[in-house]
Amino acid sequence: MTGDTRRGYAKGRAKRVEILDQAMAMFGEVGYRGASLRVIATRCGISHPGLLHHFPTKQSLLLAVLEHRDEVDGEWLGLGGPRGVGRLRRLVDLAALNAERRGIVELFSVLAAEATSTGHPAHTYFVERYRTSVLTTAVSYREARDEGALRSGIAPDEAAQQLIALMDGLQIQWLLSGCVTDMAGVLRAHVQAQLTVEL
Amino acid sequence: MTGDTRRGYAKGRAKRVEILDQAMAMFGEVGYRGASLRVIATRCGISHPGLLHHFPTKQSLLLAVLEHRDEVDGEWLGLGGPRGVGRLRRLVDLAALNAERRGIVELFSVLAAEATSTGHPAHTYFVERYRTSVLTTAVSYREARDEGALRSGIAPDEAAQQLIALMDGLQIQWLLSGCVTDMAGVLRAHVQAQLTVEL
DNA sequence: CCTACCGATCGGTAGG
DNA sequence: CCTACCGATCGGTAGG
Repeated sequence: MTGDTRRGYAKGRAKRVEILDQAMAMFGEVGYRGASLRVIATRCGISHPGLLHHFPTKQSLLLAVLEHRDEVDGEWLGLGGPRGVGRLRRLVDLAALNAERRGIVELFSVLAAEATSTGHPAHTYFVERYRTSVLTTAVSYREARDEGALRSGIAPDEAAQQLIALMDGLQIQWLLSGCVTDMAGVLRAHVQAQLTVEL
Repeated sequence: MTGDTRRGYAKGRAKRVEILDQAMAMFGEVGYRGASLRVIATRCGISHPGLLHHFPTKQSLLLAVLEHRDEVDGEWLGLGGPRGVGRLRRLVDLAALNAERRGIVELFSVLAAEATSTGHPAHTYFVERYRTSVLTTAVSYREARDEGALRSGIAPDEAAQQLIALMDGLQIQWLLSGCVTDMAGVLRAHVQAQLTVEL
């Protein structure tokens, strides 16, 4: 069997990813505080000290989950490096994509609220995340204005803050509605009303 | 001492309110799951079985806190029974008022996210809360349209959903920003842009 | 309202 | 990766 030589490492990497997936689901379902290492481990078919072999503390597991999501989604969001109106469209597309991924929406909605508490292990992460989200979105609005695509009277900084807030609020409503709300539709209508061109 | 005859009952009622206040603060800081009856009780100067004398289960305490908030704020929101544009203005005023009450903002932001989980004791409460919030706000937008105060092209139902989502999203950003974000200002600008009259 | 206790569960460690 | 264990803490109850 040729696979045997690298089997140990491959298995370890695969188990690591499996843990990250199950941890993401649990953190999304019951938050960081509500999640149990034993339950996550059982879902991966190992004991909880087995899990702690891959991630030495619960906090390190949480941060690894968030990093893992940023790698995957950050790459998708920046693909092709769209700017201005193109990037605003990409944000709407992300909302449409997320409507197929309840677990990810849960993860960020629940953890963002939980992490407003100063002592929360992901507090700094979310403070920084929102700061950069609003800032880069403001840049996109300014680029849209320079393209002549932004309706007059729309302030880029305020519009950026509104758009990010709208995305978050819609996710809560979407989760509470049993995934019925049309997140991307409402978002697209909002952005479209700010533009002079077709989104 | 004339007060002595009703002292026992008055003391009981006062302690009940004290528990509700401390519980609200704790649920807001660390969520329902993260809150501990022992800590809440200690902050009220009693033991945790003493707390359970007033509220027989943790769940009943949570629901009592939410009911207590609805009584107070629902009364304020409906004061004078404003309709149409007047009620939209009242919603903006509520956001301005909440900017002085971090505990209340925390409570609803954290619990709404936590309660997206189906099994959460406040799940039904929040599902219903959002449904009625969006519906009554849609009524206000329709009334504004009938007053001739709504800009053409604004759909009442969609606008209602957007406004509620915006309020929630702004609260998260406000909490994460250390209460620096101008919630009411952004909200007022959003609504103003939808109207043909001064808000 | 109290003390004292119940069984369950938590994150993490020891030792292999 | 495992079993076995640590001290701490949980919601709730017994009995007064």
